[in-house]
Amino acid sequence: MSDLLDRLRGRGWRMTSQRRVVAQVLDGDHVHLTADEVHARAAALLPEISRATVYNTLGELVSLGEVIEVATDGRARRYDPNAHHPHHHLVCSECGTVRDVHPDRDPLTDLPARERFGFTVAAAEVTYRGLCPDCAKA
Amino acid sequence: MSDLLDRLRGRGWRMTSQRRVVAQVLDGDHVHLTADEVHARAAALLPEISRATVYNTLGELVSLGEVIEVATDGRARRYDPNAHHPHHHLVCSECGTVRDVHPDRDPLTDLPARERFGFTVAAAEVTYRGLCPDCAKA
DNA sequence: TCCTACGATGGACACAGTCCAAGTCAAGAA
DNA sequence: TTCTTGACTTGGACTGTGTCCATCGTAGGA
Ligand SMILES: [Mn+2]
Ligand SMILES: [Mn+2]
Ligand SMILES: [Zn+2]
Ligand SMILES: [Zn+2]
Repeated sequence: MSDLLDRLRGRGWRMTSQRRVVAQVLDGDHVHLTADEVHARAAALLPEISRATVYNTLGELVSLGEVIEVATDGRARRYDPNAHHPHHHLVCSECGTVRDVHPDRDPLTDLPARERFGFTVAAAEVTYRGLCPDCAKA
Repeated sequence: MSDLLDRLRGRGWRMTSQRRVVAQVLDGDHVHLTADEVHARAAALLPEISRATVYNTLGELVSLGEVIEVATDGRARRYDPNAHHPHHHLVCSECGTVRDVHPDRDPLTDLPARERFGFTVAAAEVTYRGLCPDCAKA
């Protein structure tokens, strides 16, 4: 995903080795990592990268819309680089695995005006919960 | 909601003043309080109640299905006593206000089998996000 | 090559939640 | 009514997650 690096350069970002490494970790569209997981993988490539920098970079990527923040449980937020393809999430209640899913309908269209209470509703996130095949066996 | 107290007694709970006060705070169906907010309101009624007891009691109420845990953001979980009426949530992105909403369709029916990846899907939670009337003005 | 503003660093801090050993008390027994 | 006992409560220590800040380093333009 040097696409991402290009877009960041285009936005005037300084290209530091730390930012390159964080972008590299998020590469591949199917990860939903916590900040500490990102830090661990980044540190494998660039040992002295700090937690603060990982948090800073993730925060910047989120506000640029390049990464989505997902709160699937009350624990650590997860960072989702699949930001350019609208989707929802299926979470295993047992092991926490997260999968991208694409429901047939946009749930926004199913919230009638009388249920909006004067809000300007901008988005809807659906979290499906259940047991993944592995956890269902056990 | 002495209904709730009755049900708890029926389940063999010891009726302590702490549990009574937590139940009283959650009374009324339209609150979505954090644990610390519950603790603050409970302490107004019973000054020496501890945080640990509030957390214990909330956890017990959740596992009995009397209260629902809601994670609307990456911050503190909220506790929702409206557990016997299935519903979803509309959250103000600005001030965090939470309202109960009832969409026209159950989002579970819109997740086709090919999008379930072998999971046994048990539930779907929708979080609608937008600006509440007050925050939209400003 | 040099300058400097932007970014990185680590450590302190804040907040949400869990755990535990010790003390207390609700409720059944007598 | 009093006694007994194990369920419950308590405060504080501890963990995990995230933020902040003063200082240092360096990317990238002049
Ligand atoms: Mn995703
Ligand atoms: Mn609710
Ligand atoms: Zn699983
Ligand atoms: Zn608002």
